[in-house]
Amino acid sequence: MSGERYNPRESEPKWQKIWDERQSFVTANDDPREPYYVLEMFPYPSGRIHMGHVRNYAMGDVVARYHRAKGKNVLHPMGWDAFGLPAENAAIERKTHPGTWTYSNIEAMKKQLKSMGLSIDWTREIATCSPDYYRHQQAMFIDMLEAGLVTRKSSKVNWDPVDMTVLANEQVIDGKGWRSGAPVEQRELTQWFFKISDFAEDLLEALDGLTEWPEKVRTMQRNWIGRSEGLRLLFEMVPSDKTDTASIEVFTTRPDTIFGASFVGLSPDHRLTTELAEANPALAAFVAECHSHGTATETLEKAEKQGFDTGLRVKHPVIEGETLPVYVANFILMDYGTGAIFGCPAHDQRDLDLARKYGLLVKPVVLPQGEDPASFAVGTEAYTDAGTIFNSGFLDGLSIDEAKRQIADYFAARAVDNRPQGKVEVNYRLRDWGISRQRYWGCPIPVIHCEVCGTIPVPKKDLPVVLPEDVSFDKPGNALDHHPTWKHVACPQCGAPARRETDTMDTFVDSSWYFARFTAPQAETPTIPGVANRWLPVDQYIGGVEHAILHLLYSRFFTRAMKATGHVGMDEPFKGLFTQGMVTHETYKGEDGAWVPPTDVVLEATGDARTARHISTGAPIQIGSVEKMSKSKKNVVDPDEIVGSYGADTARWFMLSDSPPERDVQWTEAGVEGASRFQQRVWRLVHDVVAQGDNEGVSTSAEALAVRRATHRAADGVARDIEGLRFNRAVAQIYELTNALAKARDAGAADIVSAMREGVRTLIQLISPMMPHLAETCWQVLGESGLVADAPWPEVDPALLVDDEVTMPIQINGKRRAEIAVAKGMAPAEVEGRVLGLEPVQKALEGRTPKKIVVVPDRIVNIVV
RNA sequence: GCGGGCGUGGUGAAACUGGUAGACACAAGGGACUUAAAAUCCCUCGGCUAUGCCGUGCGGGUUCGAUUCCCGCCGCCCGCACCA
Repeated sequence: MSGERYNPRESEPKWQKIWDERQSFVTANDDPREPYYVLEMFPYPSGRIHMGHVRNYAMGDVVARYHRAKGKNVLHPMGWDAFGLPAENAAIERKTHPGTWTYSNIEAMKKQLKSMGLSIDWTREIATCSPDYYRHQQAMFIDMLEAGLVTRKSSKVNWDPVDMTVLANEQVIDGKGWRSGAPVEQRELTQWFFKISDFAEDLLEALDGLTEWPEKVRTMQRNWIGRSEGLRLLFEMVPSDKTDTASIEVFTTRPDTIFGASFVGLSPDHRLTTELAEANPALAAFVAECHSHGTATETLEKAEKQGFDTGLRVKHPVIEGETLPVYVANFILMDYGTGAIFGCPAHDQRDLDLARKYGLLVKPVVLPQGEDPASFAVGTEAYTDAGTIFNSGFLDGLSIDEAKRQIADYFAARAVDNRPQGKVEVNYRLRDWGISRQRYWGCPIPVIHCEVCGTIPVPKKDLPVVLPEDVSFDKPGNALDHHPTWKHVACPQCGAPARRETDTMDTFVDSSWYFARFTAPQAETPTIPGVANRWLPVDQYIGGVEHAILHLLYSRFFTRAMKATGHVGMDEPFKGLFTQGMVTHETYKGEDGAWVPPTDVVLEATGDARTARHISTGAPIQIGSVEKMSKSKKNVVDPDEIVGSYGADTARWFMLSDSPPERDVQWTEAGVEGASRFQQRVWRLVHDVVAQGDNEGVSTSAEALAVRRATHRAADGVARDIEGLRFNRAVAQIYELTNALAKARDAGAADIVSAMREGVRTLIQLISPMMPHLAETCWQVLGESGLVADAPWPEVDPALLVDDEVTMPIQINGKRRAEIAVAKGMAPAEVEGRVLGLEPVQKALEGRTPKKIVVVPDRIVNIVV
């Protein structure tokens, strides 16, 4: 028997079938055990899984299987993020319906995922493109609309000219569409928005409570929300025949520098700018110039500060009799603050650049410590650090913070335009989430536009608003809008002919609540609040860091919106978040400079030198850098091929070994071979131990005790490491136990049989979350009843975790010179006495008298001479 | 520019609250078994001018003791980037 080899190709489908038949991983909502919800980010059904999926789902499965073994009622579902543009592109290319393409991809990927042996409750599977799913999304949209969480407004939007759709700010990266990579244009469109900015403060503050999230993600969200505290301040206009505008409102975070103000700046998109430009062709040309640069170029940073003097002047708010020029400047954003600023060149680099260019006043009002107020001057670099206010009348001598407080009070008490001149205000960078997309393959926005009644929600009894099946993608743009009849509908209020909204929702809406739908995937309502509240928040969510802002911030908002509309009872969707690293691979290039896939490369190593040549031509191949697996660099490894040749367990094991899960892992052929070898070692070890028979008696020999200690230490350590998601260390501990057991087996002491039995049984249990198929097979070989998937996690005997003797290193002046074995917990004085008598210590001391002896019980002795 | 993270053998990495640096694995080298190979097993594996000395990016500091804490550099990665 042990001469044979373990055959995963035969074993793995067998166990998958058995788990299926026994419904081993189907979760009941009314199970009384403690609930535990583990979720990996659901995939887009592109058609094939990749190694990143294998790593992600292997990690989640370890967590799920471990908590099952710990007696929890584990929810571990899977679904499909199934709406989105690729399906429409495929429809155009293949002349198929997006749904046909999507569902066949789902079938293919589901088969692949099943071949991984994941402990998923497939009865809860959902696809966001199914009317069974999106009807509830439409119902919630209406609830949120009625609760005032949704708004429709006209605004400048990011328009992707390739995808012919609108993008949210979060989806524009370096001025380009996140999917198409095309330079984004600005267009004015009427859009539906979720009012995420209403939650800005809460979303920001609640980040502090997400202690099981990576600090990095929390920081990114903090920056994205971008809170800044400042003052809204009115500048009174010096009357002019150019405009009737009586004042300009600016936003500033540095009101303490008001005495250093030398101009007021307007955004090219400011209402006053637009008004003035109508009568001023030169200004209109300047604005047009700003726009031409504004969006297309990524070199905004380098763009020179440019201004246009409007000729208008405003009164200096604190210096009697002085006035300031009003400039339009290219660097002032319309959609932050009020679209207008006051410039204090001495203490703001952008203002300084403008001031130097147009010869405006540069007056320092913050004095750095140690500088002389008479001689301190600002050259080409603005001073933005701490200091004492000077040159500032009644603010002189104050700190920046104190000056901010006093000037805010000062302006609050004065009036301009019958309003307080100044008002403390908090601003956020976060803007409302525009969700309208001019696409067919998305969730229809359930509203009807009636010329009489206006824009009204579709009555809930008429939901879902289903996408029409008979669509054509012959024309670019929105196929839903092009459909001959779909949008024509009677107004549900007055019955007059009306028009359906033809925009669909951003697919990030779909993924903002799927985790809640999993808790009751067949419910007639979006959620069953009692059930959802029992499962949520997700205990452990695992996915890629690329979703740190978009998906995770939207989901946090949506959960709050669902709470406000009574669908769930909590604010936060994900209690624990883990972001795993990417899967990388070496790259290879042929002599012609073309990328060569790893399957065509033969690697050779002699000593430190590694060379490569082509598998069929034998031509030399250049070994390139290690990169994220990508089709363009041809350095992808197909999970199907790995599972087909080595088995799922090997792939899973390798994905979990070696590299810490949050870091990138490099896929190597050698690493896979190693994982596969280990699989065979375990299989042999189990058979060998079984061949030794079993005796019930517990031996107290030192050898048996050593085996039992190794076993219990591993069981304890692996549990801790899995709980801390340190899979690479859990793997190392399993190796250690395996080595210890193999050694004991080879030593062949007769009275350790039962200890060995316990050892391998425990080993199999420790392995089972990572290599579940091998574990089931070995479990059977061991003659255990039932499935290891149903077996409880091994009990750890705390008495076996502690040694009664410890080896303490002895240092002399911090350098290790000797060691001593003493009883655990020995008093420092006694240790000291023993140590000084040791021969190597005496020798190292060379007759010197110790100045001081530090004894840290059970750890170390340090003798200072 | 701002924010965050990371620098440890040939490689991926361990090292708990400051306490024996390199666990575990990969690669490499040597050996056993074999007609031979594969598989398997055993040994070596940070460096050096080796009874000892040096060594966790570099330079300082705190400490009996620093990969770990503090200060200053250097390098790499990620995120944000005219946000007033």
